[in-house]
Amino acid sequence: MDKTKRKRLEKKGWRIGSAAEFLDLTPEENRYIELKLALGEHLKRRRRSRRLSQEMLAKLVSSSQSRVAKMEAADPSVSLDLLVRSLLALGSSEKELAKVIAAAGGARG
Amino acid sequence: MDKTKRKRLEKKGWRIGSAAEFLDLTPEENRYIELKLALGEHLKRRRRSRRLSQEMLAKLVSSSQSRVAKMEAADPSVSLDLLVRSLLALGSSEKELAKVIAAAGGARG
DNA sequence: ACAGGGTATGTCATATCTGACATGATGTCA
DNA sequence: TGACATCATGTCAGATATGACATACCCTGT
Repeated sequence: MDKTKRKRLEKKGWRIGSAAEFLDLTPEENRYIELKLALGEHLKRRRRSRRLSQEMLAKLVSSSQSRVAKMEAADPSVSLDLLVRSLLALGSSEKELAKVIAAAGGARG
Repeated sequence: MDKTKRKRLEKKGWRIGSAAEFLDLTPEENRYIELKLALGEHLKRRRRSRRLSQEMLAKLVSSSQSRVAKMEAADPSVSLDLLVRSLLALGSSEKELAKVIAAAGGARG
């Protein structure tokens, strides 16, 4: 995992799973987080390719600008559900989602 | 869709996959539900191929038998997060998840 | 018929997520 | 410089998901 990402994760209360041990994630927890990061980044790419501001996208998915920002940053407080729903609302196909997810795994060892 | 209405219909016996056309689902909502359904079914397949009972899987993912049953039925009360994390815990690769998701889209008309 | 393993379904207290809001940071243009 | 747009981040009340539990419904074997 690269430094920027790690910094970002450390800064916030990553407390996925049982304990509050953010620096020693189990492989599954790590993969889950990487998945969210990949989807968040893809959401950002897709939004930009559509020339939408976070606020416009927020309106499109009945959310708020701040939550869109959190989605794109894969904030611990956002769910896969919200991420996936937003991507679908933005016009992503299942095939496209699949690609992003497969790539998230491929980037890992 | 109106969530209150959804709850009401669920109480009356609506089950995912059986009468989706009675609910005014937007295309995105429908695709989201199909996605959950596909993942739930895959979870069941994977669990069975491992010869695990719902109770054993529940222990494996720190959940309960009843919730595993709901996952496999794609109950509205289970999230994509839980589904995906359970699949990862069961040993599914990102590639495998991608395949399931892509198939969910392909099955859609 | 009974017992026991596996699964479905309803409920509930608590944990987590959500949209909304406030506020700050950054960039751009005049 | 100031006005404005865009994005980041913190907070919080209300909404939703969660594990646990009870219970009922299959099976299969005895």
